[in-house]
Amino acid sequence: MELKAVVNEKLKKKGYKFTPQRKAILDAVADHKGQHLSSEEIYDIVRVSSPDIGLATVYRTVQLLVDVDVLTKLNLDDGFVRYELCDHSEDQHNHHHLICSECGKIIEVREDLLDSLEQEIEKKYAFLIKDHKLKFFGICETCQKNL
Amino acid sequence: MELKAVVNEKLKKKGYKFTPQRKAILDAVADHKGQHLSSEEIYDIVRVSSPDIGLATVYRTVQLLVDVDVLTKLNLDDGFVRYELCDHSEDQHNHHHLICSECGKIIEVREDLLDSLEQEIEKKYAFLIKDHKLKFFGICETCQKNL
DNA sequence: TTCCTTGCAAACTTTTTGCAGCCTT
DNA sequence: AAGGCTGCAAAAAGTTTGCAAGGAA
Repeated sequence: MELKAVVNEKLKKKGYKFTPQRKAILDAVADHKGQHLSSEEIYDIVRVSSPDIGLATVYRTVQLLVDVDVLTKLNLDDGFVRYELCDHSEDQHNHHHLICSECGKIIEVREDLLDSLEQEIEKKYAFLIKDHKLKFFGICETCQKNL
Repeated sequence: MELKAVVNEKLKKKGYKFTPQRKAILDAVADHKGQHLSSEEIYDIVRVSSPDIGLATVYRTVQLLVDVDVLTKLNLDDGFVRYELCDHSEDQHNHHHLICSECGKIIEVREDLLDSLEQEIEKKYAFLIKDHKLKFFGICETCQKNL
């Protein structure tokens, strides 16, 4: 499996171990792509196959996986910090989210499309951009029809 | 004062009162533009002139002011929800933030510059965009020089 | 052995809620 | 009088931490 090898290497490089608990947590996130899980939700998923895991371990592990650049945080203002796999495709930046204010659905936008804007900002503000987070709020196709 | 009149009207329209506490909280935010205050910070500011105010009132009021579209939330992943005045200029959308990962400084970007991207997304995803939040992470001018 | 890791429980922090009293209309 | 609003205290909710035991190198 590609992902596990990559994560293992990233952990090893910083002196961390790829323990069964950490594997299980990574699996939970990878198996639910596009679902933006909270720590509690990850906990519930992982507990099915690893009943002895502790909630604190989940909290510690997601933080660790953010530190080694495997997960990113996503804040939907619902009281939980949520996590998803980082994009590690050709373009280094993460994707965007469309958030429907009617039904709460979240749509992933894979395109980046911010390059020209970033260049403009880098020039004007002399700010070296490393990453960005972009959320759009609005109404999804389904909800538009039902209004 | 322009701002207070606008807020008063927005509150009245929804049946809320513009009480002295709410005025004081609005003042605190308006007097610290560009500072992205947390509820605790607003509380500390307001307490100077209104020592009897309660922290719960601050929490309730900022939420109320978000509801009537006077404040917006800003999440910097530092454990607090922060607030700032909404933009109510000609373009309806809020500004962007540049966040320096070295010194933590936050720079406001007043330009929107997302129109063409929004149009592209609206067409491609049939998603009706109402607002957005965009944060850039990177290194500010000063910190670039000191590296 | 060494030191990272874990589960548990307790602690912590931010935010919310219940309630009695107050204020404004 | 009616109903929103407030301060206080307690509670809630998410997250972090201390610690002793466990486990891989």
